[in-house]
Amino acid sequence: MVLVTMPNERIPIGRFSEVTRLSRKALYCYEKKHLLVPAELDICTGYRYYSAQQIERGIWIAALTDLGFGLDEIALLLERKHTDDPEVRTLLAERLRATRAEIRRLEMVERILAAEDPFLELFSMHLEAWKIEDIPATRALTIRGEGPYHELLTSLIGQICEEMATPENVRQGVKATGPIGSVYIGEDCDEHGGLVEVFLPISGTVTVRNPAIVVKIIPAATVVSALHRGPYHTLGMAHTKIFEYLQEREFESAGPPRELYLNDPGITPEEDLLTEIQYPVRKKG
Amino acid sequence: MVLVTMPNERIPIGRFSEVTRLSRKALYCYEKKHLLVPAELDICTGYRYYSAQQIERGIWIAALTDLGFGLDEIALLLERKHTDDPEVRTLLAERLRATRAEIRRLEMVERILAAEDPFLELFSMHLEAWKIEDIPATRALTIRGEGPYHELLTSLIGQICEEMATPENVRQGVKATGPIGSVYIGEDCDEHGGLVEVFLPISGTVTVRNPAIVVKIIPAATVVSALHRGPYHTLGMAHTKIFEYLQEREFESAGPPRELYLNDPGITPEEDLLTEIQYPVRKKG
DNA sequence: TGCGCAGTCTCCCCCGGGGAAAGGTTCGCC
DNA sequence: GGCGAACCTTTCCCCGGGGGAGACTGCGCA
Repeated sequence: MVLVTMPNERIPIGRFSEVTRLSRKALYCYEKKHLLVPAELDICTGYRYYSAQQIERGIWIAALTDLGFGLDEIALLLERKHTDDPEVRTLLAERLRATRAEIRRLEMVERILAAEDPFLELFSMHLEAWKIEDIPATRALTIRGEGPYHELLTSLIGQICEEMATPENVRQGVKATGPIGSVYIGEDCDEHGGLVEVFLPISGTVTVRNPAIVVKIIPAATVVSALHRGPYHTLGMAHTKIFEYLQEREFESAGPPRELYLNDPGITPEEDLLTEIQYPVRKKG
Repeated sequence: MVLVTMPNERIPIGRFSEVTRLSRKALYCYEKKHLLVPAELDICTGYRYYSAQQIERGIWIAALTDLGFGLDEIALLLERKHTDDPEVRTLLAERLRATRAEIRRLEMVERILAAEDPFLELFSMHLEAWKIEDIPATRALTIRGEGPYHELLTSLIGQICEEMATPENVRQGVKATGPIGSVYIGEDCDEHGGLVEVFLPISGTVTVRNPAIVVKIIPAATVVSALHRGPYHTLGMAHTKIFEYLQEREFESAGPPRELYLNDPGITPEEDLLTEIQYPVRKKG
């Protein structure tokens, strides 16, 4: 089919936008980034006109953005899409990977939203998510004791807080630089009791009166940390869960576990108490 | 467990960020929007300090943004999350719907990316996506004819283009305002031939020499439109596909189908030719 | 008391556009 | 030739932050 030249080579932006399904805003944006520059710019009115050949490029851009590529990636893909370039293949593979990861994430989101009490599900789910953290070395007041956890912790923490409140320390401006925590040192800690060290990170020149209290550097460590919410007597379950996680993964324990007590049990309802649980680890192999 | 007051109520932003898994940037942002304002702002250094109670709020925000809620929605949810508010339920339901839609979309994306030739899949998929459009009434040169499509269209289009090129029309500044198209008027159009009207939307005062050519207003219509790419002789398949789509959906045909020839077959390789296919429709019932 | 490092501050530009305002153009129609 | 509607232009602010620059602060240590 041979035609006399087609008379419609000046497509205004609105029409071009309809055909390619790209919004005007997107078109202005692509022009600024030199991804799709109108064939003609009427210099006196400022109107843009696209050519019929640009429609195909526009459709490619729309299709590739729908796949989730960034604009600079699209520029590269359009340039080399038929050259079997290794860079192109990498880009495709990476996008596929990212898409699958996102689908998996959204399926979890769907499960939570479809649950009977989404808020309940949500909060516990989010707390269970553990993270690897590097904890720097810290100077801290420490005190040890052995016995049933509940009374023991109450006593040790009380002694540390008293020490902080002595006139000398208040005058020196000694300050806590983190929450009170404890380390379960004993080999045979079970859920009822064992050997425990309570610590409170501090700054400043501290004077220690109580002979049981020692200023120490808590060594740096790489830990797997998780947050727990609820009464302290439910912490045992959380520990068990995390410990199981560790077994399945590529980590091995590198020291006794710690707990950080993030809020004050004196003023916080029991079920809202937050505790950070930390397991020092190193990678297997 | 009763404690002397815990000494760690001034949590700096970095530590707060680690515990809540919210980035600093996010925290600055939430502060600006009054979603999570630090408990204390040291007026002389500008340092922010969060309180232990704010950790829980932070974790809620992190969890809800992961679900895909916007910050203003989160503000509302946090305020009323335990009141069994109808607005809250609506928000949850809408989020679930949107999440499922997104999963479905991403599954299509995955299918395309996992295909042997993603680019091939992609382009055809994107072209098949049809859209409903309102086409306004247009003034156009039109010419009718009957016979086998291939030669017929060539001839009719040729005549229209010639008419555009007459000295009178060039002098008057008559311009095409859209691409050449055709309407398949005949009841018994099959893929080989039938009664066809070719049209070219124009602007300006036109003088018609050729008696076969008539200036007409093509009436406005609501159409289902799809784009086709490839040689003109493959258009038949595309028509069949669209027609089947229409049958399945809530539309009924409201007039003869049209085609718009978006690029010039004289200068475009056959396999790159783009044709917009339009089926006038109205909703059933 | 000063040094050095880590933590923090504000400011500005980036992503990929969406929405709205205020003003100039084009077109068909009278 | 004039008018209104539809179209086009630029500019600014919004989303929900990420990344980085350049300057200040806090803290432990000597």
